[in-house]
Amino acid sequence: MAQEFHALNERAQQLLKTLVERYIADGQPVGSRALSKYSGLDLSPASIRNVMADLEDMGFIASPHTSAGRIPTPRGYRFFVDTLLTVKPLDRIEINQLEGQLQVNNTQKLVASASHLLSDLTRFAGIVVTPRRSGGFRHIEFLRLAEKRILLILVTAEGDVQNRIIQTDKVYSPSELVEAANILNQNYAGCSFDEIRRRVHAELKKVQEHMSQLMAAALAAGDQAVSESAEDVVISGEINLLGIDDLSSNMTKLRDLFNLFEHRSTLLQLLDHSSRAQGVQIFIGGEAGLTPLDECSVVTAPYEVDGKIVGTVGVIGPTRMAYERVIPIVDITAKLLSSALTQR
Amino acid sequence: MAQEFHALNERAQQLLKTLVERYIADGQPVGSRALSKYSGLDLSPASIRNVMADLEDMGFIASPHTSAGRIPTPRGYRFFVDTLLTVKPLDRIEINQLEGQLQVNNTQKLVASASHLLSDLTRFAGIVVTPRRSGGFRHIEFLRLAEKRILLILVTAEGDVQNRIIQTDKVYSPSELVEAANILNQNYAGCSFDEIRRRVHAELKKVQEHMSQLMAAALAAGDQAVSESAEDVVISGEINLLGIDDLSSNMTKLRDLFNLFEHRSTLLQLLDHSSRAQGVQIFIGGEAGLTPLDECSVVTAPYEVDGKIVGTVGVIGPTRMAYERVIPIVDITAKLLSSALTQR
DNA sequence: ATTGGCGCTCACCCCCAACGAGTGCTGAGG
DNA sequence: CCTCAGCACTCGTTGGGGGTGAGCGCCAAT
Repeated sequence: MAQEFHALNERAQQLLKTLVERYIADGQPVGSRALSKYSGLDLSPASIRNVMADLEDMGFIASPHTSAGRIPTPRGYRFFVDTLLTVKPLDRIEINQLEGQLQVNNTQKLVASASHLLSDLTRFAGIVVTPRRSGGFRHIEFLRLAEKRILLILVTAEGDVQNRIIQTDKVYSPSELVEAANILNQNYAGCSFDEIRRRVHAELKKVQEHMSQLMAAALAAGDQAVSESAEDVVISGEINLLGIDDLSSNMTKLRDLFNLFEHRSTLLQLLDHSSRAQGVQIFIGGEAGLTPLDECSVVTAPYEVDGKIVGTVGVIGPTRMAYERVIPIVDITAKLLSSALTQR
Repeated sequence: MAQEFHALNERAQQLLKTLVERYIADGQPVGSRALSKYSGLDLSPASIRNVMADLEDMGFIASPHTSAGRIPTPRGYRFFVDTLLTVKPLDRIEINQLEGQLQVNNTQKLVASASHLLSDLTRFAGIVVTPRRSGGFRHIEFLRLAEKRILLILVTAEGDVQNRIIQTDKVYSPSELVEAANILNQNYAGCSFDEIRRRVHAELKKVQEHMSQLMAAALAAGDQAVSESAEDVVISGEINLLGIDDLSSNMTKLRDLFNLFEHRSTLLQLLDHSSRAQGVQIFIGGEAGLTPLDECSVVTAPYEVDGKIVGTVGVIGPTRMAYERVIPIVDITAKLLSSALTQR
């Protein structure tokens, strides 16, 4: 008893492992009899009960009430995923299939399809944080829609397109618009809008008054357009979570969870954690500090462009999820997304 | 008894009206006592029971079980909204507030904010069918991202922007791209892609082989891009429906409902009905033929650009909803959206 | 035609007893 | 010292049974 105060001996680990596995499979508290049958250890229930009592003392498992089996605590899950879990990576064929599912038309579609991929494969909710933008632009264009309505088209350094309608005070001719766009494209492509603003102010004092007015409007619209869509979270397959009985028992909890999905910013904070580290990360239960996630786990992995982490993909599901399946899926999706984005 | 075989006399109508109103307010079956108190008719419960029996025979109301009050049947709701309901339009101040909520940056944002508006105001799910596009384009542009990766930017006749990455076999120089775009912009702006394809084929036999290859790719990408996003449904506030006890009692029904939301095409069919008629339309319960909508009603209204109907806005909520509130909201939203879109 | 009265039907609630799964403990045996 | 069969105990779950109350249909009286 004294020797297993800190560490878990072989047997305890094995029992904890099968307990978690069985609980994940059935959703029912696991009793000593069941463990005796499935652990492969050839121990009687009575002996197992002793070990279970120890595991309970150490906070790895708990019983929902006096006479039920045990279920893993968050700490039990944590130990399970950290040291007991063995994931088998997907094989090449599966990966190739997945790769085909990604729509590479443009960044928005790519991100959306990655999110769908995650939710379809795991049957939970898929989340993708859209790639961070550098803030510069590659190309800019003005198009006259009506006398005082100008469509601003902006291609970011990453190659995706923003657009926005600008209302002007003055009527600009098409050639003025072309000229303005040319000035910006030729001199300032690649710069951030802040920088442009400063330099335009300094260098182009001579530029016609009305032009600089247009430019100011364009720059304002420009960095609003960029910052607005700076980092967003795309969620899909929330519906899958409705079917999970662990979650939908508490109707109020379910509502809280869905509310969380609407407050993207809160979610973003959590996901940003993930983008500070390499590889798959797992948040179990309320570990993230978000109470609505009480019965949930979040499995995330960062993805990169040209070796730099620019966003995060992940899955939100019940804590009682098949981690050995979800983890490689998240991992692969992050890698596929990285390579799809790096190609541009 | 014989005289009220077809039509409902004054009294029956009044009773049906208050019954529906009370049921909408409370969600409880309404008994004869309650009606006697609230109908304003000064009749005893016993008399009212007679009328209720008639209403039940005619299929306007039903009792969930022997000894409960009555609740409206779909037919009862139908009669209620068609002839008994009095809606009070929103006043000017409210309308102006709403108008401020619409984001007129670009079409996507506009549609999204309209959908949010609907769900926020009604506390149900808001839906908007994105405006039909005419199929032509206003402006086209090629931008070189990498040697064989070209970004196609396409401004539709309606002034919104599509984009898509094209993989080419050959390497095109920037000037070739500009030339190709010029040809298309100057000669074919406003035409459908089908038409362009035909005319390019006929008129530009002489055009350099490699150029027509690029063009073919562009045209293919173009009408795919247009048709792909041809008509889509934007839904928001589905979460609100989780709180509705009428719906969330049956977990499976709720799931079916949310599945319906994912199958946009099915929903689209229903909503297309609406865009054949002027003004607010109401689908009660399964009237639309969609079983998942059993306990739901859909309130829709078409919106227009330059006098032509191009899409539909609406609300999905429980059949037991406050129609007199929802109807004007949907109506106004359609009108606001129409005017916001017509300005461009 | 209206209405008070009466008997009737159910859904709902609460209580209780039976059941069963699983535990903790103990004492015997390797 | 570990293992394990046996046993008493706990407690959630299930199902039955009586009481309650809301509301109805019918009928006879007004």
